[in-house]
Amino acid sequence: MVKRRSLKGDYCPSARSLDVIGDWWSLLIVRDAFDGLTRFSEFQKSLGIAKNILSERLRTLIARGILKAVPAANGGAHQEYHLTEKGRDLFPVMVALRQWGEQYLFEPGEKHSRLVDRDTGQAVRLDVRTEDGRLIGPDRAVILKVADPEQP
Amino acid sequence: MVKRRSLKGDYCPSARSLDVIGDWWSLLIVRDAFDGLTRFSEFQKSLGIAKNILSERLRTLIARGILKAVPAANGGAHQEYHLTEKGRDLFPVMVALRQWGEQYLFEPGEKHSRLVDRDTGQAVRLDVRTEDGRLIGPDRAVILKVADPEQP
DNA sequence: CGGTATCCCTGAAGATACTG
DNA sequence: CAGTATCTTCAGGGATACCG
Repeated sequence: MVKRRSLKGDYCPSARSLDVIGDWWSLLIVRDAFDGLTRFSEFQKSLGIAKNILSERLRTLIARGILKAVPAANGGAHQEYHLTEKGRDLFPVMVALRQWGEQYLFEPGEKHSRLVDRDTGQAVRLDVRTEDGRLIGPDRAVILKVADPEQP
Repeated sequence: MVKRRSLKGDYCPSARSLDVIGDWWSLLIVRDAFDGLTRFSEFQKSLGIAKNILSERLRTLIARGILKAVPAANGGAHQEYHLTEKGRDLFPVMVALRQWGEQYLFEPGEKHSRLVDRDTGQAVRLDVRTEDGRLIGPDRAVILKVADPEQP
């Protein structure tokens, strides 16, 4: 999917983001990249994805500037796939998804992985705030439409 | 998509979230709901989605507890679709997507909609922090794997 | 190991017509 | 207006075989 009508022209940044990373596999690959995976086989094993699909997804993610291919760190012959800065900046998206999932998609006693500060072990959280730091909910936010200068 | 292998069993909350809302249309519908849309025709017009597809998506979102169908507010005969609390809690996800899109998917001068505090007009931001409020980046976070008590 | 090249198949989405 | 019912299309993805 993600194809039938590109949202490139949409003025809503969320829609454009979904256009770029809103497909099934891409975000899972990114998640694994955050998780430290770098090699083709690692992704494949982790995701259980067909090789041709993985190959194409990696290519797309590179084309979109989210991953970059780099030579093996240890001098090996293989490629490695690393997040670019653009890719790393998806961190809040991943954390937001994680946080929501933790809250709603696990049974009370059910175990799940946790995201913590590697230095202090503290849980990691994410909140929406105004510029001066006040917490804000959806009811207090409003979308400011921007008129299209091109359109009549 | 979203089907071939359900990630229900995955211990990664992000993966489960993607399993539930990671499909193309669902998040766009949720976005529109945040945007204040409530009626079938409003969603259809906004998204340009086929009616049968919209119908099915709304049903799925209701089944998943993200939307709820309520009688028309003004006493009209039609249905309205409102976000549940679970749905509203997707707010950080939407803001995170928006923020990333704003940063990377628009040309320098290109206009886009903005999310602001409705009272003060201040821009809305989102950051990942530790519990005691320190900003944290992907390099400082680590995923704590949780062993499966069921699995040998 | 790290892919590319094919073939096939399913199911999600579109179009359209119809109903209360 | 707010859907449901069908039919059809098509591309994303799985499987497999092959290659440097």
